[in-house]
Amino acid sequence: MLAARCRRAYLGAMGTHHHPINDTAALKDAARTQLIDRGEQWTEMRATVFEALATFDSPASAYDIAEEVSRRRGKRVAANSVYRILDLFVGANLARRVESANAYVANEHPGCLHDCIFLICDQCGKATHIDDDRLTAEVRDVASKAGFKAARPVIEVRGRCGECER
Amino acid sequence: MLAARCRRAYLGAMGTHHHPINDTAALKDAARTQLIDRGEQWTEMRATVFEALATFDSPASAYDIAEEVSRRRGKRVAANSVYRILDLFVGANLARRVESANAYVANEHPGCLHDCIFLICDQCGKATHIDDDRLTAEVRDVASKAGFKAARPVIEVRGRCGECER
DNA sequence: ATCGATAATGTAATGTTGTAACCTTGCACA
DNA sequence: TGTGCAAGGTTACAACATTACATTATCGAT
Ligand SMILES: [Zn+2]
Ligand SMILES: [Zn+2]
Ligand SMILES: [Zn+2]
Ligand SMILES: [Zn+2]
Repeated sequence: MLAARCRRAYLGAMGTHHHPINDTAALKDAARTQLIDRGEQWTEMRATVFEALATFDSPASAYDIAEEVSRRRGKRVAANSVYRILDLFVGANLARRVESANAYVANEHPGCLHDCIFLICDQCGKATHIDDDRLTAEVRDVASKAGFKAARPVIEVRGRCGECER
Repeated sequence: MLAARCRRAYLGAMGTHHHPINDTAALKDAARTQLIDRGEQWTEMRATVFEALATFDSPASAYDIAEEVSRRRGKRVAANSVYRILDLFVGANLARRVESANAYVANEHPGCLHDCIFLICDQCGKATHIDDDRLTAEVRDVASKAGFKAARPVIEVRGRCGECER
């Protein structure tokens, strides 16, 4: 069920796989298509929020994004408008929320659905996005065995990235 | 290294195990001992915060706890004082922070150290605490293979508990 | 093209969560 | 008795998030 829409081959026995990193323009276009396919509008505002989100190289807070969107539009955009759009994006799988950072990242491969694993560096703030369907399935399985109907696994690892560890 | 202080037998092949639920008094006593062993003081204030925390049946926010502590002490206790003590408790493994809920739970078995898995019900708010050392080790392993120095895995599953699912 | 319905965004206020700076108290120990 | 330190109090503020309601944009039907 999970990752049903992802047609790329798995690498190795672990269910781990990797996606090419689209440039921002291509990513934005994919996001636009994805949203329109869901019957939602792709407005200037939404495009700007997506661009702003995609240009951050670390998870960005709604307020960070509001500030960047304000800059790009040349007028004040309130946080609550950004929250609305981020909620929409998360629902449409265009963005992910990083719970342990109260922040958001653009989904690099909006067309496919995963339970994500984020590695967040406490030093530089950057988040590495990992997909490991076998592992996340096991997390769901553990929950299920406890009589729990898993809806959304939150798997994040706080620590130090390779760059900062050197 | 992990769970080195836990001497209870594992159940099954998965590394999953379970701990008896201490009553509040016994739990509080264990917490007191644990803190004192670390060279920290067990003050009235800390005892009250711990009791308050332990009596909530769902993860409680620092403000919830501050309110309860205020009630118990008959005078206003500021959230900020509660945060200090919660930080101390988390550091000493007497309490855990539930990241996806911005809330805290008492650690039911303060004497042993785990990466915890929480199942949090979106309906009733209750959190079930699971230990599965094999699974959490795999999460650490995935992080490590990505060149990441894992410090603190956050593994939480949002969904519906058995009670609410019926 | 115009209209009316609905979706999207703006505006303002407020609620919730978390931190910082500085002060007071009480105790240990010289 | 002084002096140092840890705990907690007080105040202020920063950061994150939601609510209610007003206004504007979009789109299909006429
Ligand atoms: Zn994929
Ligand atoms: Zn780093
Ligand atoms: Zn244990
Ligand atoms: Zn429930």
